[in-house]
Amino acid sequence: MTELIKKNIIKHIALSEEETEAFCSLFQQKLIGKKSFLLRAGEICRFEGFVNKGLFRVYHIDQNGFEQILYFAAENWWITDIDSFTNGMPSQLYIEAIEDSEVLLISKKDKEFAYTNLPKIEKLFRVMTQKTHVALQRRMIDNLSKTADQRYLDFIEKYPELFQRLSNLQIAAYLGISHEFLSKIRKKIAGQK
Amino acid sequence: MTELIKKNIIKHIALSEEETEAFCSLFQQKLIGKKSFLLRAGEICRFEGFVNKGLFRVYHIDQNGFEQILYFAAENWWITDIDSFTNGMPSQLYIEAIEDSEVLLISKKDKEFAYTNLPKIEKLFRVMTQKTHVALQRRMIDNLSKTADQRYLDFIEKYPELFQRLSNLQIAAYLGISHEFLSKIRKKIAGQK
DNA sequence: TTAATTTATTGAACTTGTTCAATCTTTTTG
DNA sequence: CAAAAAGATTGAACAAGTTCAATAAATTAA
Repeated sequence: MTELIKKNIIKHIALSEEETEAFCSLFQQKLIGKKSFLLRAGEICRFEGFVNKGLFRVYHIDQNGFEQILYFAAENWWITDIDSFTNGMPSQLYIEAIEDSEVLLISKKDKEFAYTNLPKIEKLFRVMTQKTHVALQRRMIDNLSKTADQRYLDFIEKYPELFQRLSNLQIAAYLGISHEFLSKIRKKIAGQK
Repeated sequence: MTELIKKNIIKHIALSEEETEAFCSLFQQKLIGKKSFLLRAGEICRFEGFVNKGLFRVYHIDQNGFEQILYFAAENWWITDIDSFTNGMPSQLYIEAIEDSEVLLISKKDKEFAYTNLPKIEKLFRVMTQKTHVALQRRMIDNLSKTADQRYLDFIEKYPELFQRLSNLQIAAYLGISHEFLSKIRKKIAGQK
């Protein structure tokens, strides 16, 4: 059950077998069906999660009822609303399973416990937060500088396996365009080949 | 010289006077004139910096020669290219002083030293990275969901003091629009009052 | 204090992306 | 399997934002 998360951790930092085991024992498994929610806007996010199986989307719904997808999380990715989780504020985000999924969850209390008793865990989350920050920074630059066509092509190239598992509605919400326009982009690209 | 950074640190984590002093002694002051660069694309970012005085812009130049401003950093803000700094890769970013400025710089080696010898510093940077990540996540959502008019108004409301110190060229590059279009937005807004 | 440079404004033509409504295809569910 | 629901495509009219070129205003430098 915890092989994947163990591999994920030791990819980031050096940790002994005992430390890894101690940390992983703090997680609880949760099964979550397609279209079910791990978190809804308005709730306080009380967990940090690791996706063992399945696929999630993390999104926001704006005043006009439009979805913006912040990111997708498939196997081997972490999910949380870091804002709500760390500040104890109501979340602005929805975390929804796109496929039948399995996550490992750690509570805030147990995470604090880990920070105190397994000091290297502090480094683990610093390093992971840095990495996700770098990724978001790159996406921000791309969104500011690239056209929707290019962002779509980049997406396919960067996440080919994700691309297979997602509807165009979801990809459009991630790219920040209407699904009708995505449809037109797809047609244009198909014609070019 | 280090009053501001000390205040900044203790705002994030609890640290004794000695620890604070020990950490701050690792920084070196650097004066940097308006229009000078702290970092250029292609260089490896070997520092993390704290702005004591002045104002910087951190930006990327895309294939078409357009600037995208990732963020501004005035007094009390931290600056680095976290991607280049942590991974030792050539930077894609420019960090340029918009005003005559003063920064406190710490080298990678000294930061590693701090992580090892002052364990709480690990927490400091985890917490700070989390905060900047949350801010970027909010900006990402805003960029995906809001119109340029609204983003401009939000910017003025959120950073009124920064707004005073920046040219419209720079604000446009931050908002991700042409400065001509910003000019038209400004006209429209002025007419509404 | 000019001259030079940078910044800001404006208009016209254009491109990118949206909206809405209709139709078709695919997937899900009873 | 049939019916319903969700997803995908298309076209036409529209809105948002860009580009280019010209001009004006403000800063900077000699």
